This record gives sequence, structure tokens and C-alpha cells, in this order.
Amino acid sequence: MEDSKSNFFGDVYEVVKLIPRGRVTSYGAIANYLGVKGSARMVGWAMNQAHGNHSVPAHRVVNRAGLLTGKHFFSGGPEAMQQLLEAEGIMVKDDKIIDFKSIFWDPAKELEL
DNA sequence: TACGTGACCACGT
DNA sequence: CACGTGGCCACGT
Repeated sequence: MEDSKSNFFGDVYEVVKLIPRGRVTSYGAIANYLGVKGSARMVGWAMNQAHGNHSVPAHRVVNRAGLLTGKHFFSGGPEAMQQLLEAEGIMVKDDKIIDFKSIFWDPAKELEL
């Protein structure tokens, strides 16, 4: 039973799984919701490990600028992430999400209750 | 055991 | 307004 840090990764996956279809969020937003906003990089690492977990829609997680920074880490190729986003109705241009702020889903606000 | 790197973010110049 | 640097924690070599 891994307690502590392993729990952090699990929480990240839980939040990412809760992202509604057609919406996206940022690493910092997840970190902020988990109370580790100072460690937004760890969320990225969690996604890297989530790579083996197909239950986690990591393609709905991008950086603060709405840029598909982790596309290159996806199975099948960097275009896989953009394809998955477009499949959910999210428009992507030049590896960047269109109207990112409008489809941005912040767990700290949407799940605050 | 120690150093470097990394799917980031915020601040300062 | 754009670029550079610092800080954070964990993992790989």
C-alpha cells in the first residue's frame, strides 16, 4: 500500500478523469486543487506515468497557455493529442487550443463545492 | 549518494 | 510587451 506520494498521483488521475468531455484544464489548476500549486511540474510527471493508464484522458490537460506541450509524449505520435481534442469538439491550431479560456475547466472552481 | 533533467508557473527586468 | 531566471518535487543515470 503506497501512502503519501503515490496518493498524489492517484488524486491527479481522479481529477483528470472528472474533466467533462469537450473541456480542458491546466497542470497548475490541478496542482492548485490538490494543494500543491507550487509543484505544477509534478502534475506533468504524474501524466507521464499516467501514460500507461488509458483511463486517464491526459489529452484534456495542457499548459497554462493552452499549448499542447505533452503531445509528443502520446502513444501513436504527437498528432494523437490534437486528434483526440478535435474528436471532442475542441479546435486546435498550431498545437494551441482555440478559445482555450472559454473551454477551460478549473476543478478548484467547478468542484469547489 | 549526488547531479541533472523535466508534459510548469510566476515574477522581474 | 517579450524574454530570462528561480522555485517546486520526483525520477533516471
